Amino acid sequence: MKKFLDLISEEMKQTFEAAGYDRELGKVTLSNRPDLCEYQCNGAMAGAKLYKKAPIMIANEVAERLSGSTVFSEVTAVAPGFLNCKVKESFITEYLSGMRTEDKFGMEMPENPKKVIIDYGGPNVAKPLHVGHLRSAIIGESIKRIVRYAGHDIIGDIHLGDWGLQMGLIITELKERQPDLVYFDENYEGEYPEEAPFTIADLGEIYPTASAKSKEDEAYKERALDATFKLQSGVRGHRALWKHIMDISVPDLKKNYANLNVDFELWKGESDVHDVIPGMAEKMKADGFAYMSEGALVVDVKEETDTKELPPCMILKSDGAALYTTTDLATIMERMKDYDPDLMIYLTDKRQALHFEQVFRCARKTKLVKPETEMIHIGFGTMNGKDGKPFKTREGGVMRLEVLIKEINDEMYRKITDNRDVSEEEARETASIVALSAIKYGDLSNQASKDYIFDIDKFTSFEGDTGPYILYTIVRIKSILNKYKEQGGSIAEDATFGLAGSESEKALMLELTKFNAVMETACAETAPHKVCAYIYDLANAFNKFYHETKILSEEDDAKKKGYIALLVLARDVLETCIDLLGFSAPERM
RNA sequence: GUGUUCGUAGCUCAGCUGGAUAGAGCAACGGCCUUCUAAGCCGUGGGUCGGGGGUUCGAAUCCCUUCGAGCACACCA
Repeated sequence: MKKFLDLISEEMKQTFEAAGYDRELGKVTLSNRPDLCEYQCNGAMAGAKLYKKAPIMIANEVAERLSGSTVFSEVTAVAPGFLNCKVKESFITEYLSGMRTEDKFGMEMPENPKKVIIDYGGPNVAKPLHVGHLRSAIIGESIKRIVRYAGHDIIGDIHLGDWGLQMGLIITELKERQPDLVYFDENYEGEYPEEAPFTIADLGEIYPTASAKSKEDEAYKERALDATFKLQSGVRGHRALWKHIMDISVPDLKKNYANLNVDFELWKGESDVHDVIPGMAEKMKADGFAYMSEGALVVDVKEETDTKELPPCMILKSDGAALYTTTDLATIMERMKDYDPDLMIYLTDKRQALHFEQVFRCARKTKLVKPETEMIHIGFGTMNGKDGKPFKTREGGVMRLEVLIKEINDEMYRKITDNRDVSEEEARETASIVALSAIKYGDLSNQASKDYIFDIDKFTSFEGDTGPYILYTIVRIKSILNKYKEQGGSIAEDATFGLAGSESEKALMLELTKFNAVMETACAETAPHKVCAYIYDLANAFNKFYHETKILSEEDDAKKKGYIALLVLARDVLETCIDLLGFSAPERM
């Protein structure tokens, strides 16, 4: 199905053409004066100069020709040359009926679906997830779902940080604490124990300690760098410890991401490309791209047209160790080999923008990718506290994700048990569903690239433009539909769209017709916040309609069936959208 | 210093491929629950869209300039 706006634009364009004007002038947009009209066309003003004619004259001509239109019920020309339009009720009804019967509400699928890899999440193993990991997970998951819904073939890769200095730090700290462990005995040749000499809780504490020490103690940092190098160069004991860290961390990460309703098709990490790095570096050298500079192997990525200074892209450090850039490049190489994607999306903190620019340029220059392979970096903003500075707990530490989620869950639980009489079990379950919607919607409704104020009070208040408001709307609809069934109605058989009988009903219908256009834009611009804005408008339109309309007590049977059809479509659209945002609605709340 | 992102209501943000009177939410104030869930609905107040130029019939939106803020700039990730 074509987009609603395209259909009515087509009608307008044909009229412009028939009147002897350029058909492109007939582009119709949403009205920005809803008090005057539903849609508007500004083509007459744009065409005034071209045809040396007063815009109002052109507008009048077009309006007159549209008097018998099957699409518009009313088109009026208004000074200086606006064309104000209202759409025929029958045209809307027809469109909604199509949405209800067709797959994905009639959204058109791309002729050439793209193969896409999205790289998000990016947690470091052995470090507990904290609020900073939320954005990448939430935004990435949503983009993945939106792109997939729009008909592309997309897979998500968590891209674990499992190979860098943080591993060296952990190993070093372990050595400080337990120097006698067999892993540190260079002469040891036997099998290492199956059981790790630490727990997940130990790891959560070891890393911050080690990280702090390395910042103050140069010698300590040297040892950590050395440990990193030893790990990467394959020292047995170090590798064995690394495996323990992975075996303990990964299941814990899986559990945490599952709680967020986030899942990855691929659980690859930096370590997965370790073996291909030497070959890649050699090839870059052999092809004449990479050269030694100050002891390090680098590739120049500066271009003639650059106005800024762009440092060369470092492939290997002067001690021969790989770094972030190296593993990213090697990962690109492997992805090309394994998947040959049309597009690779990276989702990280926006402070890494320069890094990705270097990596992308280097990948192109060294022909790791095909000329037509697209690579984009989506940089999201920092989560700040109310004071506008990076978010910290009251005590000044980083807030662990689990703690945050628990706080919001508890507040939701309190609210639910205050409001209604429900079982403990149901209240807990509902609380976690609603809490997740609050967290995710709170994040996704902001533009990804902007810093955003992470305000716990705001998340737990959930009035107005929030996830719980959206869920509440869905629950209301479900509740009515359930009552309808209880009263003996059959939704599948009865739901039949009628003509809009009120302003608020028509407004709701028109809001529903926007669905495929919104999804298309959200996909093209990788912008989940547009989905949020849409469902907020849709929920508003529904709530207004709901308030003014008695649905179940409606006497006119045809009208009532029309309401049911509208409710079903509204519910389905809303639930589809929140699924694309990565959360779901309960049955009651 | 170079680059980059941004500056819209008291606060948090939409709107930015130019269109009519710049929109929401929160906070403040005032209405609406014997009737399908009040986590809701309706209303009031609140803005020279950082400042100044320019392009245009028309600018929050495009261009220039200026002020202010954040962030990044090869051996961390």
